[in-house]
Amino acid sequence: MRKGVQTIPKASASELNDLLKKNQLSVTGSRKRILELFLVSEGALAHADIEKMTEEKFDRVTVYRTLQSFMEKGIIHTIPTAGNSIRYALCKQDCTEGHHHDNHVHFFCTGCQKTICLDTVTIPNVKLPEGFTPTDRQMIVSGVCEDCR
Amino acid sequence: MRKGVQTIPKASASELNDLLKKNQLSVTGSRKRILELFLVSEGALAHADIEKMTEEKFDRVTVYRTLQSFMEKGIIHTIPTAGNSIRYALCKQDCTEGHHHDNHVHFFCTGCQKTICLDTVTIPNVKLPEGFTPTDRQMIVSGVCEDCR
DNA sequence: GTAACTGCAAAATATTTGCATCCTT
DNA sequence: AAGGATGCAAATATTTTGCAGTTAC
Repeated sequence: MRKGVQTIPKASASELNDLLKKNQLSVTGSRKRILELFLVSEGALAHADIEKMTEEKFDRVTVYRTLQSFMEKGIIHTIPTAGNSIRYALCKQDCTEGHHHDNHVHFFCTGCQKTICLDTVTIPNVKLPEGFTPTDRQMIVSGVCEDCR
Repeated sequence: MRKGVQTIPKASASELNDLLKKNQLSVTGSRKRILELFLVSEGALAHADIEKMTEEKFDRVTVYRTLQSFMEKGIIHTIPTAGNSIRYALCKQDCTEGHHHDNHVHFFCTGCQKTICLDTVTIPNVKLPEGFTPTDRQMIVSGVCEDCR
């Protein structure tokens, strides 16, 4: 059985704690809650998603600032989208402050509208025209996920 | 020599005209001007870019509506970005209303901040996990373009 | 106790909508 | 002439900033 939006497993308190401390962030309620959302949801989250999921408990501004802190520490990264809503996802690899290694494919489901990190699918290399020097690659595949067939 | 931002070649008036008519859009000043921007700039344009390049000649709202019309007719398409600014680019292939075939790689230059369509570079196929059905692929490579080396 | 985090208010920015006028066909 | 496109005003929505009160360490 797979995790759906309904079945929200809980992340252990110590796990949240450790992850925050490891990144030199003080452990606060909003940070724990928002970090937990990332840990338990397999998909990427937009600012709006987080606001909905936290049931108005936090100030909108706190969410903005928390996401920014997580970004700076390399806990989360942004995922390119075609629309104008930034989506964030947990960095699974060895992201360090300022430098991300996020070389897996992202899948956007046109059914449930979720963005899922396909950690097992590596972005293939491409040969660029003369003169272009690549430093980073992103790939988004859209379609229908296993839940929405 | 390559086209820079300075060297803006002109698109022929009849070309603009034909392209608009072919898509059942009435030929107006703002549409011609904005379509020309797409034709002469090799990169993708964000709403803000267009406002800057048109020197305040058009109302902000007109730009929004023009881009929306172009999208609906399949003249332009959006390009995924990590930030919260939608970028648009001309559809070079046989895009039809509602369905786009845009299977080339996009290059984002961290130097000049431009997004360039690499029409000659096709997005490679990837093998997805069981259960995922792909319908569309997007790939963005960032790095340094030939002008910014 | 101190530095950092949060919430509120407000500013700045971005996007959408309604409507009267003007332009294209 | 008719339908659609534009510009203006204004309504919404989104993001950022300042500051005072609160919390983590």
